[in-house]
Amino acid sequence: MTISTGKDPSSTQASGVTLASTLAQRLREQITEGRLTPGTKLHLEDLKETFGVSLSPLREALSRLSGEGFVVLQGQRGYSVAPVSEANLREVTILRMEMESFALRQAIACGDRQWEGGIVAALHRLNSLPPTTISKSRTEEIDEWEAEHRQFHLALISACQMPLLLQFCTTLHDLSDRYRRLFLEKNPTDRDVQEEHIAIANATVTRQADKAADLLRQHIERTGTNVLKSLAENHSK
Amino acid sequence: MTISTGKDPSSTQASGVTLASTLAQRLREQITEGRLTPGTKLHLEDLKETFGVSLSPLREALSRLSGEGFVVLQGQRGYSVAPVSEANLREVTILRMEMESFALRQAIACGDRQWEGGIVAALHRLNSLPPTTISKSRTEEIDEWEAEHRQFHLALISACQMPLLLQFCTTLHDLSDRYRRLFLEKNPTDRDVQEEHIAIANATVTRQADKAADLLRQHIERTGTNVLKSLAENHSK
DNA sequence: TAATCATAAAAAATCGAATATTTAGAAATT
DNA sequence: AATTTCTAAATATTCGATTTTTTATGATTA
Repeated sequence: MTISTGKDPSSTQASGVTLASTLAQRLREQITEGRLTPGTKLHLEDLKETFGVSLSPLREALSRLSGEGFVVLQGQRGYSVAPVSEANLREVTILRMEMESFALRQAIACGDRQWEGGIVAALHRLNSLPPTTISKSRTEEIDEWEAEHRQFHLALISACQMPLLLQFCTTLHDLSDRYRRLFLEKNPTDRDVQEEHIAIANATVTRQADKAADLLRQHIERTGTNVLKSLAENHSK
Repeated sequence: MTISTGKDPSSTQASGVTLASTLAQRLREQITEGRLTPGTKLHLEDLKETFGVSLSPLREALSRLSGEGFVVLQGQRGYSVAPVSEANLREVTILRMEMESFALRQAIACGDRQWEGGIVAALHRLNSLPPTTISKSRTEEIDEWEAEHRQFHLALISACQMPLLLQFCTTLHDLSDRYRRLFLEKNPTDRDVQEEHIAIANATVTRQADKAADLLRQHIERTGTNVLKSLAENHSK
């Protein structure tokens, strides 16, 4: 017999959140963080145990990640972590340059004062992160920076009023992050990224569309080139 | 007891094809063809019966379509056919203009002779479709034209060497098709689309990147505007 | 009468088991 | 020895049933 009609608030999931959606998020993180090696086969039986869930939500989660490009589904041969390649990194970088700069132009055309505020706030949070906190682990530190960084880039284009475009850009950004974290772990700040972010934000809130779009393109391209170098080295080692 | 170790070749699915993938295709067709009304709630129990399958493959199929934008998933409230709106059509049109023309430029830069041949062949197949066949139903006729049309547009950009971009463009094209079929059923050839296709193909195979990209943009924009008109009328009726 | 709460019905999400497919290895054949 | 064929183990896919959540309905109270 089961009594509990009274729900346990602490274990109750927030509205709209399902096991599958939580799983998708967790798996996406594991992949972008590089904890799941590119190309690895994802054995459902293992994942089932690891995450303590059944097949249904697991498949649903993987199914979504497949659409986002983080995992690859092959016919009757299961799922595997999306492989990495120079060509793919090149494509992701170029597409980010094109689409994010386009989104930025749209945002500059449509954005209101609240949007401007969001950019300034996100920039502040990003650049005021404690340089090196002793209490936190290296991974936690990176995670925090990554989260703020993502937020900043999203804030820039959030006013473009194009949901599909935002979704595309977000996915591309996540894919890009993965490469950066996989191949640029040692030197995350080899150039003055802070200054670049400031310049982009300035040009944006002052509505200098051409300048802002150009700075953003360069920003994305530089990161791409850097990662590409590391990837090539890594590959030829 | 079950004897059949010997598999029935006629009922055996081709390699890599699963029930889920077949279902996704069927559902996508039903949605783009307008047989499933936009915004309709998709009751899993009903779909289960309609397609004669169980929940697992059904969910997996819907999950994929959700990533492609054909269905919408809301938390614990199930799936529904993606709604249509003026704003969404506008976005799809603009994104197609941007991304397809960009892809075309890349293809023109990378494409070889085989690619050129593919374009010419696709154009021929598209324009040599029997104008009005008596043996076929109206729907079959449209389906055939749509298929060739899709093939032609894909052939144009197929040499861009960017899988992700191709995927985006394909999805956007499908979404666009849906609007056209939903709101432009009466007059599918109100302008000289044939000529437009010929002009685009010519500029492309002669490697006139600027001209080709521009013609393609106009082509997409015209369609968008036409559908938008019908949609607005339909909405205010 | 309107609003709130409890209850029942419907539907979605998840689970555990059954089925079908692929893969790897051994035996048989060329 | 190499190739093919068969067999068994592993794995992906699918199913039917269970659990959880939402939605609709009616009763209760202010």
